[in-house]
Amino acid sequence: MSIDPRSHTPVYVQLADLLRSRIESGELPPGAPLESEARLSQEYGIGRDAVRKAISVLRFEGLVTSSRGQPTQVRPRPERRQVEVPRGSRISARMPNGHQRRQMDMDEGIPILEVHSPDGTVQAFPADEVVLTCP
Amino acid sequence: MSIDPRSHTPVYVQLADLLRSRIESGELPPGAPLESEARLSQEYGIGRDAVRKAISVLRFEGLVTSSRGQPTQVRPRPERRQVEVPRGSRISARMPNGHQRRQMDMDEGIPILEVHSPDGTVQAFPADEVVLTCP
DNA sequence: TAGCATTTGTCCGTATGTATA
DNA sequence: CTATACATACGGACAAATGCT
Repeated sequence: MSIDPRSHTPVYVQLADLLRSRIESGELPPGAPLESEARLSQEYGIGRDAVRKAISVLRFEGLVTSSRGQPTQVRPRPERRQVEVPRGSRISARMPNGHQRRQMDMDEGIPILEVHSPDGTVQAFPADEVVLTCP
Repeated sequence: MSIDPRSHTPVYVQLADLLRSRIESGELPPGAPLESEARLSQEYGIGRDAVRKAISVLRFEGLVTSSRGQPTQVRPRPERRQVEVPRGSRISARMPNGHQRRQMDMDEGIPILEVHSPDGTVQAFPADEVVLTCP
């Protein structure tokens, strides 16, 4: 498996596809560290910019997390608890903005599930923590 | 409203916050073009990289769309149609991966709403096009 | 405790490609 | 054809957080 710099599909997309398939196949299980950016850059003969962009793509898909001083790792998936919504609820999803995301201490790439109850109350859940059930 | 390069909050976050507030306040309505990257770079005395990163943040929040040759614009919000889900459905949300997103021709920053019906069928909707209703 | 190496984050500069008007 | 605008890709430099010695 390699990367073709002359392809019409951008280098960073090729690398993102490559890493994603490794994650989804289970070769890189949840919690496993990715190779460092410098290592990937060297290994595939591409710039660090392309590597960072590829990893950024995966972050915004919710597949990996990265923070300073630590290797980027495959995102552990939390257990999803079931939440029963009232009859007549309206349910929507959207991405949180920066403020909301930092306030709720959420990773990038995780949507918010919003439940509007008939009584007017609104509840918001990080989408990776819940499954809504319709009674 | 200005940007402080010596602040501990990154320049691109400051610019993203600034532009986001202009969008959410309605000063930049849906469909309106943002200033060009070069213009923003010059106007706030920051690098083009920081400008691009700020705009990328807003793209992944679903607030703007950008494509080659055209100014980045505030994302027009489509009408949300109501979809009634069967009783006993389980509802979850997640970000699409690159393949799915391109196949469904979705913008970046738009989650997918998944409805698992009791009969085993699964339906997926771009989250900005629908509101689910629980009967 | 202090120091060091590693890793990711931020920022800038330059160049080239590609779509649009 | 030209000018504008965004996309991709490379390079370098320094900052900040982490873990280990």
